[in-house]
Formats: sequence, structure tokens, C-alpha cells
Amino acid sequence: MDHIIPQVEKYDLSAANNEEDQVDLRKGPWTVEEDSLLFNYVSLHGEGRWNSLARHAGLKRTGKSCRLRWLNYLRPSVRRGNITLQEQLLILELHSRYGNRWSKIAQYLPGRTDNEIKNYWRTRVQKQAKQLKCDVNSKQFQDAMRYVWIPRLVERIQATRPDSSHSGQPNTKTNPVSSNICLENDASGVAPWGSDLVGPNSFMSDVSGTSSDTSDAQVSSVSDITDCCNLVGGNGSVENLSMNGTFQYGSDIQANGQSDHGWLSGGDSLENWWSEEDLRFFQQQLSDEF
DNA sequence: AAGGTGACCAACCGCCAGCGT
DNA sequence: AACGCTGGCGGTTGGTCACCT
Repeated sequence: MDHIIPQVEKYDLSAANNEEDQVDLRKGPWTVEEDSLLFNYVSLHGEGRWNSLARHAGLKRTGKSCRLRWLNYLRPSVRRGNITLQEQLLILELHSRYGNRWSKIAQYLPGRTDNEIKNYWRTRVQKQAKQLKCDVNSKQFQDAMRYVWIPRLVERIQATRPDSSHSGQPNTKTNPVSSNICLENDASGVAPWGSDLVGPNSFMSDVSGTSSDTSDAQVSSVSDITDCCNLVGGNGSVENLSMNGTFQYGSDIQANGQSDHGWLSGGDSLENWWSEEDLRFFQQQLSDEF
């Protein structure tokens, strides 16, 4: 069986009875030479059949290892650099929709690998949940994301846009909550980005814009999340977020009545904040940036 | 300056599904 | 139908680096 035979042994058995392969199979970090071998071979012959590819390329690696190296690092379309604020926003939404299906989430983020997104989630998001002393899937944490973190992200995204001071548009107020995106489908059932919101004064033009890895929309480590939590409570304790069993919305939210409609609507479920069309549009925006 | 600590990320591991034989 | 191979996925680990004391 696949999962009974150790990985190396399985590879060896399929490795054309090559005794040397069994002895010399390498693990650990890839060298420049190995990268070069793999890159050149895949460039010439294409992906797939990784075990035989590894042999024919002269790599003393498992096919799995070659595949992973190619997909996560060598592939030309891999996007390197920090996760941008826009990407963070999308990851949060997508995770609420798909859970830990990293490869699915990665499909919406051009150039990002599932591994990268997974690492982001574990190191940044789960850390915050831990600091808040709640589970990442708990309602408290999801509420914190939904009502504090995401609006804060939106605010930051808008703040990084040089022309973020559009006039005459309700979504350009400085208040991060009242100004934030109408991500929900409106009453007419029309996906928001399918029409008005895709225009030059739309939120999406703010969010997507022309920012790139070199823009100041770059993520600076964990500060975004931390800041968001600090908005709610000083010591990061979950008690600051949840009292009497209910989430204490930011005063902005309550004050302007956004909690019952707009993008915050949707009941207790985090699903369907955005429509599929919204996601596709955002995906396209990221793709254009890349 | 040196040691400790935590964050980040590349890579590995185990499991599973799909496909061909 | 059973088996083996391959690729894909999510979880986990270990190395490296930056920051703090």
C-alpha cells in the first residue's frame, strides 16, 4: 500500500532497479544545481510523470519532491514577495468560504501557491486566534475578522491608494466601516462588482488599482492583524471582543447602522460575503496586477 | 556581543483519489 | 475487482533569520 511503504522505498522500487538511486536519494534544501537541472528539464519536456522525470533529469530526488519544488518555487508563474493587503482580504474571504482547502484558495490568487497561503494562515491568522485565546473557527474570532480585521484591511488598502480621496462616492469616506465595501449582493440581486462598483470610483478600483509588490500596500509582517486586534482591546484578550456571549461591534459599526445591512449582512454565517462573481473579479484584479 | 525566542517558510510526510492494468 | 502507480492535498516539521534581552 501507498501509505505503508515508506516514501523513499516506494520510489526506489519504481526507480528502474537502480541501486545507486536507493543509496543517494537526497532530501532537504535544494541546491542551485538541482534547481537548474529540474528547471531545464521541465522547460524542455514539460511537467508530469515526476518520478520518471526525476530519474531522467539526473536528480536524486523523489518525484514528489521535484513536483513540489517546481510548483512552489521554480515555476515561472510563481509570485514571490509578501502577501499584499488585497491578497490578505481575499484569503480571509476565501477561507471563510472554503475552509482549509488551500489549493482551492490559491486558484483565486494568481501566482500564489497553496503552501504559501497555508503558511500565511498558520503564521499570521492562527497566531492571532491564539493571542485572542480562541479557536480560529470560533464565532468570536470569525466576528473579529469580520467586523474588525477586514474593515481595517479595507481602510489600509484605501489609505495606500494615492488617489483614495474620491469625491461624491459614499464608499470613500474616511470612516473605515461606513466607507467600506458593499461586498454583498444588493437588493436587486446584482453582483456589486458587475456594474457600478467596477467603475473608476468604485471600491474595487481603490482596492485593486495598480498596487504591486513594490507598493506600500505590502504586508508588513503581522502588524495588520495585530493592529486590528488592538482596535478592539488593548491586551488582545478575547474578553475585549466577546462579552455576554455576543460580539461587541466597533462603535463605528453600530453607530452608523451598518451591522444590519451592507456587506456585513448575511446572518451568522460567514459564507457568501462575496458572490462568486465578486471573487472572480477580484481574482482578475490581482491577475492584472501580476 | 551573546544567547534566547519567535516568526517565517521551504520541504517533508501521510493520506487519499483517480487511473491504468 | 484488485492492485499498483502517480499526483494532489493538508498537516507538520525543522532550519534560518531577525529581534529582543
